[in-house]
Amino acid sequence: MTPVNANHVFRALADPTRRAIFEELTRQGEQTVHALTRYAGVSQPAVSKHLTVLNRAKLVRHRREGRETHYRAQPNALAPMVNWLNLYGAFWRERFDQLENLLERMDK
Amino acid sequence: MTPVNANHVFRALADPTRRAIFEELTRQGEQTVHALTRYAGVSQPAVSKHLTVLNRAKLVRHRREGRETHYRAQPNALAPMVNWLNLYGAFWRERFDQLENLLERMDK
DNA sequence: TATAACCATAACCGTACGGTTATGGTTCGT
DNA sequence: ACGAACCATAACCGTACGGTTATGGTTATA
Repeated sequence: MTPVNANHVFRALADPTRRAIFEELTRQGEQTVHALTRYAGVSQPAVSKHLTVLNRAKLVRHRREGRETHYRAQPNALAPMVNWLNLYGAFWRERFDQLENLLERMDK
Repeated sequence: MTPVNANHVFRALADPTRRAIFEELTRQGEQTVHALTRYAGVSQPAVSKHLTVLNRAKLVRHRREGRETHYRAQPNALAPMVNWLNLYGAFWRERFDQLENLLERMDK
């Protein structure tokens, strides 16, 4: 059975813009809404609403500092999705994939 | 950058009914539309449409046999999602999770 | 052969979603 | 102190989505 919380995570990451924001936060670290707006290519209110959705899924945390709000990714909130994948078919496959990736990296 | 194909997978699994169908197919194996309809708790056309979406994402395959269509899960289609998780934050964490699960199972 | 079962598609409906502009509240810079 | 910058919320809009009933085509059954 899918955990209740997993629903928010799946829904939040279904939108490509939200995934892009999350990816950007993961790669570049903490970002202000303004910086994310320039990156996302949509309006600032749109970004704010996306961040609200990501926040509901606990995928981001925010820290207010003066007039700007800094957001950072919270990767451990992906756990429900990972657990779901472990249950439904991707358990061993992803282990092999990781091993492949790891070996490929160590090769270079 | 997220692969083009990943979009379909994320969108398809965003809906809880579709996840439930996929879970059912993974657990119980091949199922007819009729059986899935009884399980899903929605109308038969709704199930057919869900199966179409899952099919677009390559998450299921179908085999027609007489008047009934048998669907089965295609777990390797989860790969784009798994790869995305590997890239964005869940790489090491899931390794630990798997190890935990594995150890827990071996314990019993 | 007539009828029922199985499934997909069409047509339709309400609502949720992603986007926009407008606005207001804080906070920084001048 | 005043104007600008930053952000969130409100109000609104078009469309995509998940659901339904209706229907038709194919296949099994009586």
